[in-house]
Amino acid sequence: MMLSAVMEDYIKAIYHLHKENEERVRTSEIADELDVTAPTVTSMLDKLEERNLIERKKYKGVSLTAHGKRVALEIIRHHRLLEAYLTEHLDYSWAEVHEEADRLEHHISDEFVTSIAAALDDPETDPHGDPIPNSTLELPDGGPGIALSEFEEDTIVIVEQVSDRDSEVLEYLADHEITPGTELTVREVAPFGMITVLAGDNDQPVSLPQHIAHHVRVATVEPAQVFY
Amino acid sequence: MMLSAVMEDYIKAIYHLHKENEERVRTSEIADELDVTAPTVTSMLDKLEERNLIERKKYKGVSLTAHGKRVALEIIRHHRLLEAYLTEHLDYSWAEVHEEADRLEHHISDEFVTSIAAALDDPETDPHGDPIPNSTLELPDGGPGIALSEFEEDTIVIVEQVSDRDSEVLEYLADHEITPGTELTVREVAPFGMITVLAGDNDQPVSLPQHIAHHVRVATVEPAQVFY
DNA sequence: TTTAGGGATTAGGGATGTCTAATTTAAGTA
DNA sequence: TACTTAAATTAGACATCCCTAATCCCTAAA
Repeated sequence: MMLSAVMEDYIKAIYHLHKENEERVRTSEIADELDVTAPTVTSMLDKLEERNLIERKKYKGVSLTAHGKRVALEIIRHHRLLEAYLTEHLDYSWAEVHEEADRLEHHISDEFVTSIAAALDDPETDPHGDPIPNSTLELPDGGPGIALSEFEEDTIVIVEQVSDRDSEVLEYLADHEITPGTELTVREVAPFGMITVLAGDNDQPVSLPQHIAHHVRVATVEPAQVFY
Repeated sequence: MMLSAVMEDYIKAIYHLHKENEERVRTSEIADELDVTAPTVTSMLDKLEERNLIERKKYKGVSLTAHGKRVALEIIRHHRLLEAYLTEHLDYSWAEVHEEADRLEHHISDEFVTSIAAALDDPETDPHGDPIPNSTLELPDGGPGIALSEFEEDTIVIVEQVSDRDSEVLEYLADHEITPGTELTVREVAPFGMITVLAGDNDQPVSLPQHIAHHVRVATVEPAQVFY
């Protein structure tokens, strides 16, 4: 049963929103995510339900079925392998792979996926630090890291992962050398959630609006944080 | 002005048919090529004409405008670079690249094209021996080679190019080691155009139906052919 | 318990790309 | 010249995916 590229985008969006929410995903969230109107989403949900990709409670939102999850993970696997491949073999920068992967993920064959996975030596994460679901499509373990926006001043953390959902976020972070593996010191938490961190080789201060800090997933540096 | 993948397929089909025909390309030829019905083609031709991609004489067929040719060559460049890249860097066999390239050619960015061209060292031909239109999009010189189906018995020729329009042809030739650069001896020209050639390391006889031999473009081996 | 507000759905329509059936045109034949 | 026929076009319809406007449903507040 072939899915259209558009349907795949809906499945992927529902999967990502599901992980942020835990609960059922609402029509309006999907509409925002995909930049379409609510009635458009409703009619697509009808089709996804017919195909057993989602379960629905009228007026209450949707969740993916086991089948829907399998499809979502396959798409995400495509996306992240493409990002890794473009970065490592075709000189793409960390920030610009997303858009290309977003288009190509719907059009590559299983053979293509297998080939680039082999060329990459079957990697477990993509260049953003996101786990790549493996070919047997196990469910990945619960989202790694904690949002940077949740930390107090003077905490030292290491970036584990950056959400690639928004190219504005990627551009901004790449420009300031905030990538997976980078060590950050939280310098200041200002009103409205603006966070200033020290990053990069020169410990340059970088200010992150809350909506960006929310997408930087980090791990604490265990003992160190106690002493600063 | 973005073109849909479907429009691009029409432009590509018209370009290829144009080269076979010299004259105007007829509706029914396009319909056969793309496996759609004639009315479907007619209505698409209306749209291509609106966009200045083709010129039309009602009931008499179409030809590409300069703009249409530019678009066609861009698509063909994508296609052939993809074939070359998949073959050289992702272990695709010579025969199986076509289908993948046919899908991806519509979805890759200029940056992707530039990257794979660089990775290939700006090649001039693809793995089938077809010229790759360069980035400045000059018109390629008139089709190279002569169809194998036009040769007499006991001629020695070298394969220059194989049409990649039909995967049956590709499979058949790949299986018998007939690829660009292969030297062939025409052994027998039988009734109904069936041609037997000697090919490969062991000079194994291979029989080619006329519709396949038609797609093998060859050059003569100048002096040698006189003496056999 | 009733009601106001907001999110979800239904109703109806547009663009794209496809189809079958009917009609028109070009061009060769008698 | 008139006729026949094959190819091309027009007519009308369907599926997909999108929209705006109108209506419906849930829930929280009075």
